[in-house]
Amino acid sequence: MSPSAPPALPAPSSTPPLSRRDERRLATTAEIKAIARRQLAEHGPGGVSLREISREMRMASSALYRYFASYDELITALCVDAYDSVADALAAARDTRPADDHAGRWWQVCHAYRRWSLDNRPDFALIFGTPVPGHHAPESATGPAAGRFATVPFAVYAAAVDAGAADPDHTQVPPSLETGDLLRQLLHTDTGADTPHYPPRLAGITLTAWASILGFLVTEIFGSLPQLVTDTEQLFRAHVRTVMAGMGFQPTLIPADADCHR
Amino acid sequence: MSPSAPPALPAPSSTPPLSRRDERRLATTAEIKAIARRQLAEHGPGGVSLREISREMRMASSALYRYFASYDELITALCVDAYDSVADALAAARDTRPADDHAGRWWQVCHAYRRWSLDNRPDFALIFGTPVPGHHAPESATGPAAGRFATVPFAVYAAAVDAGAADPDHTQVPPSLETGDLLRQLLHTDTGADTPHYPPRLAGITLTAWASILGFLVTEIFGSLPQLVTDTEQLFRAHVRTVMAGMGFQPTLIPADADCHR
DNA sequence: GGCCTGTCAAGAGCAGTGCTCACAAAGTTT
DNA sequence: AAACTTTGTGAGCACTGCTCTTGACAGGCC
Repeated sequence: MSPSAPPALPAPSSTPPLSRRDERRLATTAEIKAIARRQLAEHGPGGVSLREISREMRMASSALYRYFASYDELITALCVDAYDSVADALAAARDTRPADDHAGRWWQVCHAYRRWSLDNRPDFALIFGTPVPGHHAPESATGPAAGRFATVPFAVYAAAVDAGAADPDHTQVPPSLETGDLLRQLLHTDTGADTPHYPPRLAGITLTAWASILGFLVTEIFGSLPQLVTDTEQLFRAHVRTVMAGMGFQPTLIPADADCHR
Repeated sequence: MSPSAPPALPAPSSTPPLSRRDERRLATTAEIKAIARRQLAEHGPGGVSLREISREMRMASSALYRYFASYDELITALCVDAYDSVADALAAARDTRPADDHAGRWWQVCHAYRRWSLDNRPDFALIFGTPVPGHHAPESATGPAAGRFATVPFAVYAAAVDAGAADPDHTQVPPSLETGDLLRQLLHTDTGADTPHYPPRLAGITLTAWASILGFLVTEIFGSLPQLVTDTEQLFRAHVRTVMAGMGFQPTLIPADADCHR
């Protein structure tokens, strides 16, 4: 009942010698997050209650503060997990296709994005809706995970352009674009050789394309798209094709609606 | 300080004879909403407090329940106002261009959409983010206003297709599409002669296009677009052009980036 | 062994919330 | 002027996140 399992932990890195106490601590921390996630799914955003969690775990409410300094910190942790989870899903989908099938990779990433969003609605709402009482998670914590998430589509498109599968000149985005601080930082502290040469123009193209995809998901999940068009799956495929055309992908590489049995 | 003024009231319709009491009632109702809107802007979604409102108005908190049966009902009222407000903005922008300048009308509507969203961030968050503690406003109340909002882009595109300014065949959306209940209902109880013949395919095209625009706004307002690209205005123009191309607008009608001094 | 230190948990309590109810003070209608 | 309807009051309930003090237990030191 909790499809958004806590994603691959940052890996035990170096020292496995976990003392018995540290182990229990990790366990209860995970349990708290699991219950919180369930509450999120059942009662919607804002429906997470520390006291209710403590009641469910038969603990004093004050004990929770040994694990999370505040309500916001709990929510932030959930956000980070959600970003990690979606980033994993996107990366996995990307690797479904060989490295030289750029259009296929983009296609898969987009569909994985949608699948994850539909399967993990609470997490989707957490990240892309206004999260909870107002406070958005601080970028300091959520930044790295979000970066990992954003990097995937960027890298895929950059590789496609590099290989000639997509042409930025067949695009409405002008060649020169002023880039912000975050982008520069994101491209420098990147996953090394993943992103080759990356002019701002590509960032603009990817950004608008990615925004279009997100818009569809928001409309489908928060909005009333399902009540307007029943076969949202088909419409999404059309949407992705439109977006790919707008990104300058070669028309022959864009999959027709026929061969979409995966 | 309250840019999202309560939009044009439904008009006094017939009987102006408002008793002194009814007048005061309307006034206080409006005052409550105004303060709530301000709290929304200052403390974010979820930052609206009935008790704080009552304190500010020097009333007992229980008195507010004479005007709004619950917290949710207040929020719902704010949602409806927001929908009305954005619908007005879109309609006004549409009428900026003559009825036969279909591309110009779409262009204007998109930019008015963005302007309104940037100028009324709290309202934007209310409608398109997960609103507050979880409860989305009931469609029964928000439906008509939302319909008025959605109708504008639909009608503009339908007229464009009718006049040959846009061709659905130059589109990735398949000719046949299963439509849902809401769409049928929306097209029947429409603004009369505004929407001519309206096959589901056009709905699909408009829907995906509109979703793309929304996605950009979400990324700009909730996301970190401004930190990635500084000249978001220029990028938005490119985005709208991409979307218009994807809708099958004739390339010659899509404005170049040069003549975008309005 | 004994001891000290850091961790975990409990319970009372504070300030705040939305909401309900019985009751009093206005305003409107008959 | 009486009868009625609408507003406003204040106390109170159940709930929230959060803080503080207090007591128990486990780990590593001499």
